[in-house]
Amino acid sequence: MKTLTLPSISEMDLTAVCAALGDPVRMKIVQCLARSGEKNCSGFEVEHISKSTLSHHIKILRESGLIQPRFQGKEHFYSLRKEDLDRRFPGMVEMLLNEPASKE
Amino acid sequence: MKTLTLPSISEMDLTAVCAALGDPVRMKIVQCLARSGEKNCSGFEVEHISKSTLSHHIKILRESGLIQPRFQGKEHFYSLRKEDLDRRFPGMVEMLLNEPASKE
DNA sequence: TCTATTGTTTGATATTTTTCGAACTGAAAA
DNA sequence: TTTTCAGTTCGAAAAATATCAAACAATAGA
Repeated sequence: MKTLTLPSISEMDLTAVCAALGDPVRMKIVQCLARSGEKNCSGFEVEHISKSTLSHHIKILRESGLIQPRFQGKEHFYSLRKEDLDRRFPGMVEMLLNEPASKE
Repeated sequence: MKTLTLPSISEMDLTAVCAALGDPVRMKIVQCLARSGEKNCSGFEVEHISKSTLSHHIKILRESGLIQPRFQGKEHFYSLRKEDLDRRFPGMVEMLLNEPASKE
C-alpha cells in the first residue's frame, strides 16, 4: 500500500518552497505543470536527466507542497497544488505563470 | 572606489531569487528588510552567525537582485529593492510580507 | 597618526545537494 | 506466470553551499 506524505496548507513552509523552486530543473517542472496541468514524468520538459534524479526532484517538490500525485495503473500523474498554493501563498502561482519558462 | 554589481530588473532571474530565498538565514534578512526598511548588518535579526557568513549571505541576496546597499561612512545600509521587485515579480514582496517571519 | 568600527575577502573545512546506475516495487500486458 | 513498463529507493561519487577564523580595506574618531 502506498502511503505518501503531502504537507497540509498550514504545514507549507515558504523557505522550503523557495528552496524547491531554486533549482532550474524543478523550476522547469513546476512551470510546465502550471501551464499544462497534469503530467507524468515523461511529460516534464526536462532533458539529459536520469529517472532516479528526476524522481529525487519530484520528491522535493512534493514534500514542499508544490505538487501532488495521482496514481493510475503504473503511471504517476503529477499536478500543481494550485488551489492550496493560492490559499497559502497568494500570488505565487500567478508569478510563476507570468515568468517565461526558464531554460532547464 | 567601490564598484559593485547589481542586476538590472531584466537581469533578475526567478530561479536565482528563489534559491536566494531558500535559505532560512537569508529569508529572515529579507523579511526583516521588507518590514522595517533600511538596516545595516547589525540590524538583521539573525543570531549565532559569524560576520563573514553574514557577508556571504548578503552577497547572494545582492547578486540575485533582492537587496541593494547604500554606503554611508563605514556602514553599509541594505534595503529591499521593492519597486524593482514589484515590477519584475509582481506579488512577490507582498507574499513575503504576508508570511510571518520565519524562525532563523 | 593610531585605534576602533564596520564590513569584505580569502582559504579551508564541513555539510548539503545533485547526480547516476543498479536494484527494487507494483501494475499491466503478453 | 513471465515480461515489460513507470517509477522509487539505495548507495556512492561529484559538485555546490554554508560556515568559520584570519587577514584585509575603508572610514571615523581620538
